[in-house]
Amino acid sequence: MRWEELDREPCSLARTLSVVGDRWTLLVLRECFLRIRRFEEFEQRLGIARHVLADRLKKLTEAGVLEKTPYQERPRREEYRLTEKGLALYPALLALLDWGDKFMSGKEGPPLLRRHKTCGHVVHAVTTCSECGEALDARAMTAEPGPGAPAGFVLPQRPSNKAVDK
Amino acid sequence: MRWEELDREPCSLARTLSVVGDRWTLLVLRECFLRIRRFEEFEQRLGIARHVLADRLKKLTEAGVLEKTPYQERPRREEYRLTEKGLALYPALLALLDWGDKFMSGKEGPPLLRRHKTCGHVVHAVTTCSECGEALDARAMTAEPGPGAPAGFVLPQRPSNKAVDK
DNA sequence: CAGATTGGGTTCCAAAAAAGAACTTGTCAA
DNA sequence: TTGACAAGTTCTTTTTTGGAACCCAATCTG
Repeated sequence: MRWEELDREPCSLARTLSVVGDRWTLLVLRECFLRIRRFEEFEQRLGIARHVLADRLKKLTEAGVLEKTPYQERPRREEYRLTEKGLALYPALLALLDWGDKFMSGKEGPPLLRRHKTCGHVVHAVTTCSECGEALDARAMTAEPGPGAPAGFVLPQRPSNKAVDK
Repeated sequence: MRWEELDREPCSLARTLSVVGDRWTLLVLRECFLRIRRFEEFEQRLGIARHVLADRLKKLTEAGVLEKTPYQERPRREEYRLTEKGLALYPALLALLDWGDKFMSGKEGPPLLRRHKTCGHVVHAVTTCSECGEALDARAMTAEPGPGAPAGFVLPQRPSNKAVDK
């Protein structure tokens, strides 16, 4: 499978990755959530090659995740801001961040903490069920074809092997 | 910045991406959550080049996200299974998936639905605050240096520009 | 018992993407 | 008239992928 075909896959993860799934895009978005908005700032903070940055900003803008708005005319200068669609990526970034805090921080602990303005506490994310409100975990979930599934779509069956299934 | 330096960045997102942030790894993990466990199955379902797959499985195993266990001797055959550390990535995958369901599904709707065994409903994830339980959104959060922050670490200040801030 | 098959890889070459540095463009200020 | 600034673009070199072929040990198959 080639990268440009990813957005046509019948899978919402693949489609999301067709927008944010390359080496740099999520780091660019991290900067956006820290309110970085200008080309030079992204470049300096990330140490990304300028043409790669230009390409990513263009693709994110075309995807409707960022929007380019002028902050001055003469000479015209533009900045990149998150749209609602971009802001909606926050839970995904937060989930990746929390995993890093938990599994990739050394004994020093996480480099950054996040405070919830609403309640005033330092917090992390808890992924809960939209229907019953309980915390979700992988073992309590099953997948099934949805309305957008292609005809004849079959989910893999749980393998009937005799593996060491302690 | 080169890719191998990513795991030393003082940022949990960068560190997480040093494990799952390349073109293929999250798709491999999607298969793992669908209980795909064998080399040939990954290859056939993903259409990934074999040596890239071998490399990704090795790296995920070294990172402690997957573990390689024999499912038969003579001839010895092994399969890859998610560890607890790997299962802990579920909220992140789910958040990316939900974003795709919401923004990347056409009018047909999402290709896959997820059912919560505990409550029996088709559900999506709601990211909530670990302290107050309210749903989290980007605008209600602020970042601050944590215990693992490098000395002299400064967060970017909100830019004091005169941008069109409707 | 020779030959094909299966699972899980490795090797090789060509194509695509990223790194790094230099060059461009429009505008203003000294 | 020269320099600086912001935001790119162009060029060359290195890394990563994609695609196909090959390897190998241990069964099946005839």
